[in-house]
Amino acid sequence: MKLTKAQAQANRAHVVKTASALFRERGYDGVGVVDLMAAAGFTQGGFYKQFRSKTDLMAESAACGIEQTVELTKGIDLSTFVNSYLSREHRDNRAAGCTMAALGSDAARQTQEVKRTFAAGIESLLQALEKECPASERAGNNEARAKSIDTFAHIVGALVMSRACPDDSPLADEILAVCRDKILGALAEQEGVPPPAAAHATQSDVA
Amino acid sequence: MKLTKAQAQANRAHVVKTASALFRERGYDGVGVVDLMAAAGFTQGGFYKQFRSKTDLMAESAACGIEQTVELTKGIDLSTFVNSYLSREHRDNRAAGCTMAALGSDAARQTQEVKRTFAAGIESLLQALEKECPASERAGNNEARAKSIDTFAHIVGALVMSRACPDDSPLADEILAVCRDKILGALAEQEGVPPPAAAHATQSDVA
DNA sequence: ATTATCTATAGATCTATAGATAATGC
DNA sequence: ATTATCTATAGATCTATAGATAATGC
Repeated sequence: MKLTKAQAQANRAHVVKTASALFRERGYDGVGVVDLMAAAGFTQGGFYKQFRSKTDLMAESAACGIEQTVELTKGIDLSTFVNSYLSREHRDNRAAGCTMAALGSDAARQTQEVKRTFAAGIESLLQALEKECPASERAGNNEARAKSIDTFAHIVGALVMSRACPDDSPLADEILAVCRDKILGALAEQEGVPPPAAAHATQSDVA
Repeated sequence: MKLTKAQAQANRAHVVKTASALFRERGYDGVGVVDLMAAAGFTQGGFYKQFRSKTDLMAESAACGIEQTVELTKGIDLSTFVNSYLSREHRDNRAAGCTMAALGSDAARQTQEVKRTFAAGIESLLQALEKECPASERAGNNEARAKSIDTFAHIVGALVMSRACPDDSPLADEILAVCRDKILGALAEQEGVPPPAAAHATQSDVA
């Protein structure tokens, strides 16, 4: 039952990708090795030939998940990114969404190795975001980096809080709408453009 | 081995409080009923006479934990609250810190009952924060509420991200310092007071 | 011969229940 | 008699390992 080396490598990558989505949806402790391998189309036995431990996979899958978000930010401006990040679609689809929002609280309790992966992911994301900051802020004084850190923390917190509320809760939608308006308003103001019409988005504006 | 009703009620409350701290430190899945009862000074058998299930305790302990944060906000102004929330002390002491930052990502995966408790806790916290907003913003148009939501989401995200970084990581301190400066700067500006001297706090400023 | 994956299982959890014990409170 | 807590345990997990199977690749 041996496969080609290329196929084995592809299978391993498929397990990492599957794990990345499952962990985001159910948390690190909410996904067992048996579940995980079954979801990827394998049995549990092969797992420990592919990975040293479940913790090792957690680190690898976090890197894979964050990289997905990094790709999404490339080439779109900060306002567009914030707008889609703070959408109901994103909130209601953890498996395909931002790893930091889905597993941030969990990361704090993981091994240093996993945390190093998160830190590396954050750095990678910041570099992508900095490039989308207005040119005026990229003039040597690190303002673009500071603004990227600040904005990302802001949207992560808003998404985490919105997800902590019950499904169909008005508060969950209010959190998204308020933070989206505040952040986009501040961005527009900084760039000298008048802020968007709605000072307070209603719920229906969020979708 | 029966105790007085008053003692039994106090014991139950002690279990909730112990659980609230342990869950914040290790996550919901990181604390077993045996561990938990031992930490509170009991054996596991009594647990199911006090609580219907572990999930029930999760909801109760979340309410208890958030109420601790609500108490902390009362009577101090928003800047002071933000400053202590984004401190290293808070970051490095999850067990005694904010429940939303410690268990926010976990909450998204819990039952509706647990999420309702989180939503109620957020509402309670918002009411406390609104009272600390400048008077000019409490004039009927809900600006104080919007600002409270926005600021709280912002600091939660900053703390979650800082904690996801390795211990003693420069990035962990940078995230706290940058967000603290940005938020305090914006607050000071809104209130017409000149922002604090340091445009960029160095690491040593955070502690 | 090597190796990617499979089946089977050991050993350590974890939630929840059953029944015993001993002190309260009617 | 009631009940707050204890000891003991059932049954269902979950991580990790051992050894079998079957196809690659020297």
